Amino acid sequence: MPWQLKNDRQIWLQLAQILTQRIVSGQYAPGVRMPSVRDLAAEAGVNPNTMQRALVYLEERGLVSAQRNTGRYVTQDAQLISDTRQALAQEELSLFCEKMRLLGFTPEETSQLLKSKGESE
Amino acid sequence: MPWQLKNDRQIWLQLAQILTQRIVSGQYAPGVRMPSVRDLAAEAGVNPNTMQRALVYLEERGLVSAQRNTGRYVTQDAQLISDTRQALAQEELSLFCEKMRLLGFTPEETSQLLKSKGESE
DNA sequence: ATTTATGTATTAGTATACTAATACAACGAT
DNA sequence: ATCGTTGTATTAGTATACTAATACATAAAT
Repeated sequence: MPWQLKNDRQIWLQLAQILTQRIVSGQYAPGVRMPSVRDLAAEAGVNPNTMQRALVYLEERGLVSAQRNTGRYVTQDAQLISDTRQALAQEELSLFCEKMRLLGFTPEETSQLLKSKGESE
Repeated sequence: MPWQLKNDRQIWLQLAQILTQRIVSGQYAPGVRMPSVRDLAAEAGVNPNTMQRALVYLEERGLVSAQRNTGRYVTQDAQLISDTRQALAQEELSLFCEKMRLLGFTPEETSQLLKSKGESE
C-alpha cells in the first residue's frame, strides 16, 4: 500500500488520514506495535517531524499510544476503532452528498449514480 | 450562499471549486456577466489576486471568458457546462468510493449507507 | 557497560501561499 | 474630455508548512 501524497493538502493531515484508515480497516490490528516514527517517515518519504505530528494527532484521538522507549501501539479498544470507522464513514458520506448537491444532483440521482457505478464494475 | 473557506486547502482552489459549482448548478447562468474580480474577492473576503487566480483556472477550462475592459462572462456552451458537471460528479463519486473502500466498506455497504441516509431525511 | 533504537524536543532554513499595495491599459458613462 | 471600472501585472511582505540537523532520556539488547 503506497503512500501517495498530494501537495494540495497538508502532508501531516494526509498521513494521519492514511494511518487512521489502516487502523480502522484492520491493516494495523488492535494492540500490535506500529513501525517506529523514523521507519514510517522513511517509508512515506517525509521528514520524521511531519510523521510525528500525524501520530500525535492519532494519539489525541486514542487510536494509538506511545510508550517512551518501547514503541507505539495501536489501541486495544475495539469499540473505539469501530466507532471511529463509523464516524469517518458518516463524515465522508455527508461531505459527498453535500458536494453532489452543490453540483445540482438530487439525493435520488446521487444514489442512483452510485448504484450504477457499483454494477458496472 | 456563503463562501465558507477552510485553511486546510489552498484558497484559490476552493474558490475555483465554488465558482464552478455555481456555474454547473445554474446559479451563474450561461452567458451572463459575472461580478468583477474585486467584487467577488470582497464578497469572499480574500485578496483580489487570489480570486483572480481562481478565475484564470476556470478560464483555462473554458467555463468563463474575460474581455479586457468589459467584464467576465460565463460561457454560453451549455454542452461544456453539462459535461463539466458530469465529469465533476464522476470524480467525486470515485473519490468517495475509494475512501469508503479504504475504511473497509464494500461497494454494497456504501450504497446501502447512502440510500439509508437519503431515506432518513 | 556499551550500543542501539525508541519517542520527543528544539532550532534553523527554505519554499510557498496569501496578502498588500500599486500600476497600467482600455472601454463605457457622464 | 474626464472619470470610474474593468481585467491584468508586478513587487514586496508575512505567515506557515515542511525539511534538515541535532540533541536528550531511557529501555532493551549485546
